[in-house]
Amino acid sequence: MAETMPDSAIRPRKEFGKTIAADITHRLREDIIACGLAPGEPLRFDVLRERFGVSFTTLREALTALTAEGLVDAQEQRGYRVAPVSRQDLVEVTDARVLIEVELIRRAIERGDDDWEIAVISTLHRLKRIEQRDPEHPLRDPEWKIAHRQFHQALVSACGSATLLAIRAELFDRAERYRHLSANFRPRPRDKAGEHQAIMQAAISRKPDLAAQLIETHIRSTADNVATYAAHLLDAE
Amino acid sequence: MAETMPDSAIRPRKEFGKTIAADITHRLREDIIACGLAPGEPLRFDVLRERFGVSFTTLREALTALTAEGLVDAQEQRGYRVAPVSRQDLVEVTDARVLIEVELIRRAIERGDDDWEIAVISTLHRLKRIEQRDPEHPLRDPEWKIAHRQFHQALVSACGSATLLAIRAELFDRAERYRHLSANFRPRPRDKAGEHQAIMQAAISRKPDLAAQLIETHIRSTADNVATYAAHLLDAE
DNA sequence: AAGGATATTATTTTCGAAAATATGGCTTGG
DNA sequence: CCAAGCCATATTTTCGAAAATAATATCCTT
Repeated sequence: MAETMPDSAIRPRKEFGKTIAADITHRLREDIIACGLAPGEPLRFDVLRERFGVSFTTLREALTALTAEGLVDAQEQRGYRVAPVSRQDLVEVTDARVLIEVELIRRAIERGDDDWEIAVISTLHRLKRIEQRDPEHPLRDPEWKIAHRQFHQALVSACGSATLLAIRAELFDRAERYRHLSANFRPRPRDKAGEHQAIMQAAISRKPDLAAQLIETHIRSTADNVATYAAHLLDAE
Repeated sequence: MAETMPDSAIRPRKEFGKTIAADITHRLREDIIACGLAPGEPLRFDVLRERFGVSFTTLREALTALTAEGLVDAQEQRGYRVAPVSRQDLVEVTDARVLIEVELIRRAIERGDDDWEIAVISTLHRLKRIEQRDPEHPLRDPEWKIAHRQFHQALVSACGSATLLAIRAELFDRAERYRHLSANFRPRPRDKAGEHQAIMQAAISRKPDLAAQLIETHIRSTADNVATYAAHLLDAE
């Protein structure tokens, strides 16, 4: 059993104007992505009720939402568990991300306006500043995670399709869980800063083919890294 | 024990081994896709409770799941409503479907084995038989709907990615709602039988480019049709 | 009358108890 | 000793009441 208390346990009960269920969904999602709740781990109501201080109903709603996102696995009449990880799933997620993200970066480059350029540049800037501060274990730093997510989000934000952006966001979360999984075993992060910089420049200078190729390499090499350093976890399941 | 019950029969409270919530989710989904619950219509708990004979909790779980599928729109603290329709949304769904389905048919053609070919042929066969029986209003016929869905599902089933198949299925449902929306105003269905036949043959004879092109045309022309004949509904919202 | 605060009603959201279902151990017959 | 059925326990699933919140009506004050 994991005795360590998750980050989410010390937050205020809920954010303003939001339902408790939405808040719990968010906190559970973060815990699963960060592997505070391990892949395959059973999610028992008693335990979660204790941990989050909410009722069955509210938990059930959160678990239902996360099941739809592919982060939780529902076994009818036998409860929920954190979605298991597997080599196959990693391949599928990577594959789907490449398909969609490559298309979206092309569309964003075609349609992006001044605000888009500013968003791309400024989110990258913030990301680099955070990396300078603590270059060793970026995934451990919640701020880095947020900044990293926001940079990639900004890149495709001008694609014009809320539908595809929602799908992309889901796949990004699923991939991020795998990155966390391997983070503890990876000797040193590779040069992501350079890759991000190159992607930004390709995007801003409106080179769709180059940007697409860089994004694909970025996604695939990250996944390869995960597959290498989390191999023991992927084969165990 | 687990006998399969025909839809026409009085439904048991729930299917064997499934939760009531899963059953209600399914029934609500069908109602929304078939526009028995109109786009934008508020989904009040009292009304739904009456209609389905279940409790708040169960309904809430179903609505949460459908929100994630894009068929229901959640307004925090102000309840749920059937997801509105719009020209923009129709374009996005069509667009996303083309992107994904074209890729999946290519993969299926590359990877499909004998069982896949048999599934494609037999599902098309059933579809054609049903069309012969009642060629006028196919969408009105629940059997046609199921057979149509199963044929398109079979076509891509061998793609090898459960992840992308799940996304595809969601988009298919969202598109089907738009087809229903226009069905009442469309003078006569166009020659879908011929299109399906051509797609099947391109797939079975392993012509990925041709199959991809036919699928894209199939999806886009259906959407154009919807946009034309449901124009008044799309602009009203 | 108009504007704004307040009370009333409608509706959603959350809760914990109760029912339903699965799990694991125990017994019994072969 | 093994398998199959049965009981006790653990856990999930469902329910309707109660709390929280939004929407609407009412009543002051100017």
